[in-house]
Amino acid sequence: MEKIKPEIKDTASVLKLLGDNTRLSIVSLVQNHECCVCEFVELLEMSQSSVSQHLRKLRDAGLVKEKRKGHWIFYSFNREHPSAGMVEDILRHVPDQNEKLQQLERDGLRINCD
Amino acid sequence: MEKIKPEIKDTASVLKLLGDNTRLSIVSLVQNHECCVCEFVELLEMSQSSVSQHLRKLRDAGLVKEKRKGHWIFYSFNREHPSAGMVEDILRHVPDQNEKLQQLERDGLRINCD
DNA sequence: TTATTATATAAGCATATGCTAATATAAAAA
DNA sequence: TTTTTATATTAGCATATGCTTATATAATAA
Repeated sequence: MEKIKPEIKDTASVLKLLGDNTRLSIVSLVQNHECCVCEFVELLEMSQSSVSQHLRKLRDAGLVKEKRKGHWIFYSFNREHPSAGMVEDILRHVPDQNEKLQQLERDGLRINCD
Repeated sequence: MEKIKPEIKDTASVLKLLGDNTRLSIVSLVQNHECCVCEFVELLEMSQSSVSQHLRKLRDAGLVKEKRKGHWIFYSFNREHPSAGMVEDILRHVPDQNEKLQQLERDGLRINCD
């Protein structure tokens, strides 16, 4: 639990963002892995534009961070967000989204540019 | 944690419902108290119609139960809902909404028809 | 019965949302 | 430089959302 609880309206805003299947999936994925946009496009079977627009909302709210590496922009969960603890609590109730990610890995389709 | 985690899209639906300040406040209130519609109207300073429409959404989703007592219909949290555990986890991150309820109590405005 | 009270429902409307299609930008490769 | 690749942004549109106003329903009181 955070030392200071965010105001209820701020919490409602976070829940609203998570109340979309695509965004909840994205947040679930980035909780454990850095992912780039093209991976979300693969995993979620959505258009690049649509994924980018969802990512922008998450970034604007501060729930995810981005980091450029060459061509790719990697997104990760922002554990500094005032509601990060709540989001983690929520994600414990969400089925593991890593299976498809591991499939990508097996297929050699994961991006890795360290 | 529930034995079986709901599908991610069902979880997203619940979060979407909670992603509204009015509904999140209602769920926070009914977690600990049975409340009737007129109490929500007082506490949330919203129209009866609007409150009723939010309550209907919560009831349709099974998150709250209703029970008629004479004139009044009392709403309470449905702890049998597949996502009840998650909702309780979320509410731990929400500031206590009972203060205003206690004010109503002091003012003798709470409904009690047992 | 009629009137009152608490609540629900329906219609209408302004705004928000999420998608697609098209275009822009930024980094790397040729 | 030009081209390619990954991503972002914009515009347009159909649908969803949440409110208000008006009306309906259900239980009780007169």
